[in-house]
Amino acid sequence: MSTAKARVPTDEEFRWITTRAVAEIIPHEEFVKALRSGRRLRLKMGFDPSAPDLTLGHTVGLRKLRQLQELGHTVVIIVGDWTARIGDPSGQSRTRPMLTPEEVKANADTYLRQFFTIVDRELTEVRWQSEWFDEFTLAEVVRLAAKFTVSQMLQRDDFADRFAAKKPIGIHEFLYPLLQAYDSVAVEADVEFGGTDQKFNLLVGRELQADRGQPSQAVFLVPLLVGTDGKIKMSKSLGNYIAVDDPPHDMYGKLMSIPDALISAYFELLTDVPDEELAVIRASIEKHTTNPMEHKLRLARGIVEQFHGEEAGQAAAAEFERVFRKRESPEEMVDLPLNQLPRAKRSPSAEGAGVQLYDLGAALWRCGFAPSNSEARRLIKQGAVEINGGKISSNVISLESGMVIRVGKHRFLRIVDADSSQGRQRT
RNA sequence: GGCGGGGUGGGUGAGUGGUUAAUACCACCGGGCUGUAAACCCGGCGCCCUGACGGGCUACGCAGGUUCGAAUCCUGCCCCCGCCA
Repeated sequence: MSTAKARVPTDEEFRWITTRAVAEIIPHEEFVKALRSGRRLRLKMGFDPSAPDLTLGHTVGLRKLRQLQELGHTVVIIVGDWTARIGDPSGQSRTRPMLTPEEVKANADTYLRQFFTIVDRELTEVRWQSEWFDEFTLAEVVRLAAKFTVSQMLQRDDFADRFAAKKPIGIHEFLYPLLQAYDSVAVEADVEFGGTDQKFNLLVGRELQADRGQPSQAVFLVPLLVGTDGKIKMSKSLGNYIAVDDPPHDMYGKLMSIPDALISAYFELLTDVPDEELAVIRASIEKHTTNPMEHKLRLARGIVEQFHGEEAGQAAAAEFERVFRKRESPEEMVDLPLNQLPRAKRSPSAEGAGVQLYDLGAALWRCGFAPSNSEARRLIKQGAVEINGGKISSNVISLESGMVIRVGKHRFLRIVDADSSQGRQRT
């Protein structure tokens, strides 16, 4: 790897790489020098296989990796199968259930599949922590732990906060940054990538490498993407995320629902819209010269195209227009075969003979539109359900093929004939 | 090892024998208004049965007990936090 060459970026590329969607590069000078040297760099990033799904938040860093790969640098992705057992001590994460090796493997596969939709597989090494940690002896763990002090660990915001708040901190949690740091030693990383919340962990890697006689990696921090709620970091567990795997219309819809304040950040972090244009967008939002929605339409379409192709982007845009701006029914919806619907227990005597009544609440529950029967009935009671455009108030109702049922603002079902459908279920 | 404090619904946190499926706030879900934005207004927010009225079941760390009745009292256990050693 010492002889392999990478292309030295042009000034324009250089500026793009080191300023666009970058929070901090430590130390900046060393990174610059390394890029200019033409040496092929080893770009490290780790992930935790307990949470396999990638969100758009993760792609900020991945896009950066991709840019560097285009110059010929190598990405080293670490499957954190050991750190996953500890659980990243960030946030309020509780002790996680230990995953079986099979689960870890499956999660890693899922993750990598999504990872390689952005990162070039040809220029990537996939490494597992177990390659080196399975061999670790207690002596080595002790030696590793002895390099750091409790007060060093308490510099980390999360630990400091919990300590101050008298919340428990497990001793093993201190091991998390240490193991992650050791990964850098094991793969001889030149640069490690992460969100700004990873700063502490990545810096520990520098120290440990130095201790082991290696050149310290540069630390490349990208900004955290704020989630669709407009408040905090996008994360799966907070439910404010857009997944890389979201189908086009979901992705589009979620992007349309972000608060205005996030628009320019999303353009910056998730698209290649040039900086000059970005400035124009930002200004027009601040000065209210354009309806921010116009920018969102472009953003949503652009991002959907990135992940699903131009055609899907166009289709999602058209679908959005149709369903939400014109309030029509979507092209595609979940089909519900009539003969599989739960029938109402008994027909109220008022209804004439021959009319079959169905239990709509139970139907919504069974096809996943509500987490429980009670919840489904609640939705109906609250007027969240309409059939062919008219609100309904009772969950005992007669249904026939062709009816379109809308639940809430954007979930649709269509009743179909018994034989004309396979009964597609919602996920 | 000693002393003290504490474990309540997704989160924070009230509640110290019945009026408590459990105050309040946040989060969340619907509705209204909109640009599927924000803000704001209204409603909801354990599960099951019921078209509805209503009914049933389960729940306040775990397990027992006292009582007509317990999140609230007693016993044992588990866990967390702090101070001292």
